[in-house]
Amino acid sequence: MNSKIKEKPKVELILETAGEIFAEQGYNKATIRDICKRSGVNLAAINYYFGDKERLYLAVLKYYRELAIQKYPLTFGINETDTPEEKLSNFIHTFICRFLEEGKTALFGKLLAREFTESTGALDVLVEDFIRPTFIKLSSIVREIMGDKSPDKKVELCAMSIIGQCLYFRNARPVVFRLRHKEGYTDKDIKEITKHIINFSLKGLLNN
Amino acid sequence: MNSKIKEKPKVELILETAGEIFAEQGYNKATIRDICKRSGVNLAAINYYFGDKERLYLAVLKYYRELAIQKYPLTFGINETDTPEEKLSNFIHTFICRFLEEGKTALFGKLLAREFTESTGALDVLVEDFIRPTFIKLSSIVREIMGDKSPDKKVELCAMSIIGQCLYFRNARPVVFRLRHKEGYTDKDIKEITKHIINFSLKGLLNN
DNA sequence: AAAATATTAATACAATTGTTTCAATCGATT
DNA sequence: AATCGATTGAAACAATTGTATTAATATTTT
Repeated sequence: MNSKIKEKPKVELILETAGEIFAEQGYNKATIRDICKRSGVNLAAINYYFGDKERLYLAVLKYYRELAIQKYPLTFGINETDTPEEKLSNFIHTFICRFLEEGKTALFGKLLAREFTESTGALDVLVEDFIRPTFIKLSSIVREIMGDKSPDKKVELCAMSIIGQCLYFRNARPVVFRLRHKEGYTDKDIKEITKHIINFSLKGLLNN
Repeated sequence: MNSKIKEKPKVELILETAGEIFAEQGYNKATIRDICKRSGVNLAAINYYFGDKERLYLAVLKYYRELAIQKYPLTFGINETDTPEEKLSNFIHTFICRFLEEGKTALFGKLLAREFTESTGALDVLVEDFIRPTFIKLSSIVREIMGDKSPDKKVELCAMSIIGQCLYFRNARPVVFRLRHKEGYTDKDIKEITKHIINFSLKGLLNN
């Protein structure tokens, strides 16, 4: 243990590792023993620093949320001067980057995406703090594109169509990779997917 | 135990109950004890009739697959004389009914939908036996609509956009229900969703 | 009816996993 | 350096859960 290199505080170390494992395996499959082993800390550290698994998970969400907000401001890269179509493009682009890219900053998105299909007790809060605001943001863009005459229900369904497409590539990876006979997404894949969803959705929103 | 009423064979009883529980909870969360309790059989019955949990699950898939094929022929309600647009409508309609409706016949679809996001060891077979054929079927319809000049990759992405929309309403129910402040889908909801996805997708497929 | 076979029931076993305990050790403060 | 609180380590506990065992009972066959 050379301490010339300033070591990362243990709490932070655990949070980072735990985040990776929760994102990889999901809340239930992730085991505390796994997290401790990969972090190189003792089993009791979880109890000591966080109390229990659930509070560890909540702390992980909080920790990575901060990282995410830092990198991806709440604006979704949207300028009010953009055209509605540009706004939608930026929204989709940011949304996908938030959970399809590699690296720590995408981890919160991955955790959030998991909650869509394997919810934990944290879902209620996550919906109100993140998912609903995001959904409202998207809906407002959709409304700009579709016009004021479109009924709310239609706007809502369109927003869900867009979210549904994006989440598919994240959450259905086991199937997508088999269908494509290819594991993982390259940066090029992500670009193509993003471009496609933007295109497909912009057309889907057309009134006629 | 009055035997005037002809009792259902025990194997079948277990398969039906197990299917419900696997669909509700997923393979991992579903416990053999739960299945036995709800079936009214002893714990050892699983070992006796099926060997272990995994083989029980495979038997359940096989059992409900038969029911599903009976109700929903492989054609997806598609006539070769239909226009491409009609074919897509029928495909989406059938696809959604297969896992959003209530009742035993939709159970195979629910199990299949689960495999997209929480795969088991059965996924490889399911992909080759069901998911890929379905995907190819959909792709051929999409190609008819988009025309021969569209690159395969584009057709593939469009097919995934359609599947992604459909699966969202199944797999992201926890979030959808919270966003809508309303638990469950009524028949009217399902109709509206279906109609919307058909509309949205037909426009998304337009060339321009 | 007797014997052989199939099925059921209760229980035990083993592995996993979240949690707790408590003594040992480390590190800062005095 | 001594003391005191913070931290760590190893082990144990308790609950869950898939699986196996074995004796009892029911059913079928001879």
